[in-house]
Amino acid sequence: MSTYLSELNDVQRQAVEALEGPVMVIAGAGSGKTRVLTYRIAHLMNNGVDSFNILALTFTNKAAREMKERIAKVVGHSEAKNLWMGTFHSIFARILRVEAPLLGYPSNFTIYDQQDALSVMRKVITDLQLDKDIYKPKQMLNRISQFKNNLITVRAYFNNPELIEADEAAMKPKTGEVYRAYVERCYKSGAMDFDDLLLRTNEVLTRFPEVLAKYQDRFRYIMVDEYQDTNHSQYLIVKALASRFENLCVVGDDAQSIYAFRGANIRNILGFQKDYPDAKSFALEQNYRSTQNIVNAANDIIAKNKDQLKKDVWTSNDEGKTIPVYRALTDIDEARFIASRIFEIKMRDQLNNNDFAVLYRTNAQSRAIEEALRKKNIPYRIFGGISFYQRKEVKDLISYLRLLINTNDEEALLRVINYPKRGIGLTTIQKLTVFADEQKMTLYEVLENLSLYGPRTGLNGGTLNKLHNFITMLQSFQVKLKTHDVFEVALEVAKQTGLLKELRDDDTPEGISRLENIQELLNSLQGFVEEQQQLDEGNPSLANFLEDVALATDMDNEDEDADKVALMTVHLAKGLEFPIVFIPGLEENLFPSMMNLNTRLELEEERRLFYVALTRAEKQAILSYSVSRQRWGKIIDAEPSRFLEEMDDKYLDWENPTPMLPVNNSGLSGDLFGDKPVPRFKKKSQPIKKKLTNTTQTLRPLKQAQVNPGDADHQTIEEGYTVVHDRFGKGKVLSLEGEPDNVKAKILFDNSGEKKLLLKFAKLRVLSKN
DNA sequence: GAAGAGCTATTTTTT
DNA sequence: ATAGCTCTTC
Repeated sequence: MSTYLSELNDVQRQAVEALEGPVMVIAGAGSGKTRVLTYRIAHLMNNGVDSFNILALTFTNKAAREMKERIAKVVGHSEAKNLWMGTFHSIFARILRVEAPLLGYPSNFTIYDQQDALSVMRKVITDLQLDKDIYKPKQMLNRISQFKNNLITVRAYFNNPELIEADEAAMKPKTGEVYRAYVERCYKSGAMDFDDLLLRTNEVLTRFPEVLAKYQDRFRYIMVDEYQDTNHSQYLIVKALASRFENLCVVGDDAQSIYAFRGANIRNILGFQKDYPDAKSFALEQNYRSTQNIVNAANDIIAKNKDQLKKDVWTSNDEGKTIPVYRALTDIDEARFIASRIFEIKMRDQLNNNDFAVLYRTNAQSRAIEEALRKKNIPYRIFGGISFYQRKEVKDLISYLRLLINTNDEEALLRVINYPKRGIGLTTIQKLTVFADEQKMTLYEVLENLSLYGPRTGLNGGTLNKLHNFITMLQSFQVKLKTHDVFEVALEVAKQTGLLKELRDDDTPEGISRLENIQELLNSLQGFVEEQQQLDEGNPSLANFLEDVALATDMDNEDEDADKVALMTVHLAKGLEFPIVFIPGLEENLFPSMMNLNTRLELEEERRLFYVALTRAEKQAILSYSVSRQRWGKIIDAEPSRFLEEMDDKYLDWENPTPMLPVNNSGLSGDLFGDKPVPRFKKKSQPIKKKLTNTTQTLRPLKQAQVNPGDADHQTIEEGYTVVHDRFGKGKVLSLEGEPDNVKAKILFDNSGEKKLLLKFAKLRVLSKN
């Protein structure tokens, strides 16, 4: 019957067809895991299961989006529309919008990202008059994250002598107070951090059986991707929701568990059979992605780990090339090697830039590589690092918007109350805060009733006036929000607050880029409004947009088809694949990381991380290490990574260092693991260094060029063109209509059906003209 | 209250 | 090395 089943191998098909009861799919790297998941969901629907009753939890938004698209291809997009598919965080944020009031949160609660959380924590520690060198905000945040992920509430903490003792032993006896103050502060602001989204979901489900019953009844079929990277909190949610029908299918690979540092518990997957004794279990072991050399080398690596499920990954693909291992003399040399090699392979094999990825252990490694790529004019795209929505200027504007939705959002308020500068300084804020605390009110409540409370705050008339102006302005935005769409309001905010002017006045390259980012944000708001209107998903609400923003990662803003070399950390590369993958920095203390050498468990996670990196490669993996590297502003010596020695030499091709000099191409011999300096190279390398520093550019190209409303190249779209839209994908232009300045295009998208889009805002790319 | 100078932590990974 | 933070000065 269904053609998709014929696209599966035996085990895959069995896993797809096991629709009822608990199922575990252990999916080796490149074994078609996503295919199984998508077809399984499609199969459910083809067997009469209402998409309304299916919940699919993924690790990233991107994975959810891609999977949804693929499912739509099988069952049609109108069918796929009702599927609940997304990350734990986004799905349960949506549920909490409805249920959080049961816990005393407003339904328009703000989601605090890492930055917000850190800022709250800093304030907490200052408030409690603790030494921030002992109570390091980041560390405290991590500790609290651990508590939350293990469902240890503040009260539970104080009832747990073991935890208290542990914190006392760590010389942080006030940890409980910090925890309490942090939670209270968030609560008062009507805000949840990432961990809260899971913790509060658990709380609602436990405390309100009728709510649990509602969602149990709704989500009759539950699927969890990347199960090896779920934490305890997520585990409990899944368990609770699935306990009625037990139609739970988890998919994952214990060998690719790489998020222990943020609470992922590999025992969730290792113990699935214990939780569900009659679970069916399938192991996908055939790798369709990589060459034999890569698969075998990766198997060598992972075999060194003790904690794992038995699995025998194999491939019938070509043997492939051996894996080059390049020994660089410096990190700059390594970067230059990567750039040159990309250039060579690209020419030789006629590949595109986006066939290449460079996967590194730490973000800091990207710098040298970027520089080398720029020098060779190879376009690249950096993933991760600071995401678009975390940039200062973007976050400033967003904070204004957040404040309109949730006036108690203190982080947002404090961020914008004096930005752009309007003469409301620290002293003023302190006086206000003190008064608000005394009155058990939020800052905003005091500001709202300034004429009443003003005289009692001890602030002078001039300052009160400034505050009054500020609050009046905010209120005018709120009024406007009732009658205008969020794009118009945001534009008004940007103008009225002086934020736009502030950025316009700054004509440094950084300032220009900031202005561009604001424009980009406004564009995406406009796009959001358009899209929501077209999708008929009720009134486009600012709250929805802000939620997307809070949970968005850098991966989500990707222009998929851009022909650029991908640069990212290994963590971010999970689930992706590339024909050619570079893994630089294979040195002790870097990969494996210095921080993870203490226990076997930590080292095993590093090893899995390397396993993940290696198995991203389809045709070729290219490894490198350097004998010296700039770190902490100093040059330090480095030893090759132990992981290099864990692979059988027969899979590897140790390359001697060849200086990438334009003139001198003489190969230099050096011991593979020796670290003798090569004097000849050092001399020659001098002029290069000079050149490199001269070409240093501070600006990294940010996303696509921003789209200005009214941009000329939008006019070039005509009837019959095949175009690509950021979200809707590929489609054909059926007709054009409207004023020259407001042309709307009727487009039939392959996966999303027919849409009418305003050309000036829909970022369309012409794919072909017929 | 704002601007500039100096200091210091940061480099492990992130929904 | 660098950005962000804190302190000092006007």
